[in-house]
Amino acid sequence: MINSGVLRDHGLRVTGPRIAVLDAVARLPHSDTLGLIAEVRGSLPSVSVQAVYDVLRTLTDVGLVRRIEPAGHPARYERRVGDNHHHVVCRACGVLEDVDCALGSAPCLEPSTTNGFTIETAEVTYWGLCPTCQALPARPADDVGQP
Amino acid sequence: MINSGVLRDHGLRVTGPRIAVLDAVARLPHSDTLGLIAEVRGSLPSVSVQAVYDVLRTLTDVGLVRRIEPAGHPARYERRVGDNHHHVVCRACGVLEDVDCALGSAPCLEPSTTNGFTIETAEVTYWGLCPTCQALPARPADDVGQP
DNA sequence: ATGCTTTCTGGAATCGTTCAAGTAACGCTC
DNA sequence: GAGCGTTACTTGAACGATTCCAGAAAGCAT
Repeated sequence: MINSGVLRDHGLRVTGPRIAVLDAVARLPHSDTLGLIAEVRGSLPSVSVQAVYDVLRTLTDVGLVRRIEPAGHPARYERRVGDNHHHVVCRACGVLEDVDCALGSAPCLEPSTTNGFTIETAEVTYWGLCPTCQALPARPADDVGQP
Repeated sequence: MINSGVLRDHGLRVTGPRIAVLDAVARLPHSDTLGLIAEVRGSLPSVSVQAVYDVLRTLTDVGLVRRIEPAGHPARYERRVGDNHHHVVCRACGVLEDVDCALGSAPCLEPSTTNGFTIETAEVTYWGLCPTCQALPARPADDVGQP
């Protein structure tokens, strides 16, 4: 398994669920926990829901995956970590895609006032309409997420 | 009531709960729904939880208040709308403050690739430590929100 | 192999929020 | 300024995503 070493390098025990989840996140970027559970069960049919939640938390904690939590949507995960990229979320259907940073390297933004805060990360989320939803007639009632 | 006109101007009926909630959001910026319920009940002891949720949704929909949903935290509200400002969130205690836009006016950021998306808003959230939590000894177990 | 520790399973519980049905009240018209 | 239709509120239950808990299973250092 190509991921065993990665897990060990981060001080984690190598277990079936961890390898499978890490693999699933790599294969299905930006999918939510339920989607990942389905994917993981393709190779490991007996994993419990809680195992996947737990593994995702652990992997996020050690920095092996990145958690994305767009307002009004369940958390999504991706393997692209360490670089400085952001996300676009479709206001209508919730689809999410990567957007490379508009301005140099991480952290790409310096706030004009920090109010005494120590800034560690700047998270940028763009909201708009994906190509598919632009083509669709407006259906206000079906809007989802951030207004 | 100073807010009656504002409500009517946005095509909303003027009701006690609406005036009280709008007032509470102005008085207590960045507080969550539960905090606002408590505040509203100061002047209107009998409002129901759901009334406040409903009013907040309505006010957000018409653009009278802005909803902020930092990852891992309940939604917060503020009356500052229309201008282009962002937020800093304390990773340790969850405190949230305004940050004026680092770069010009709204939308302050143009992503380098839009992947065919129509971008409507750019939302920037800074994560770090507030002055108080910087002074405190590190307590990893109590960390909250985005890692 | 042995044993200690971490992680998994299964089930229940939690939080913030929304839904549903009935009652109340806003505000337009007469 | 009373009546009426529509919209908002109340009460109570339900929901989805996630976490907590206790016990069983499995990793890995010895």
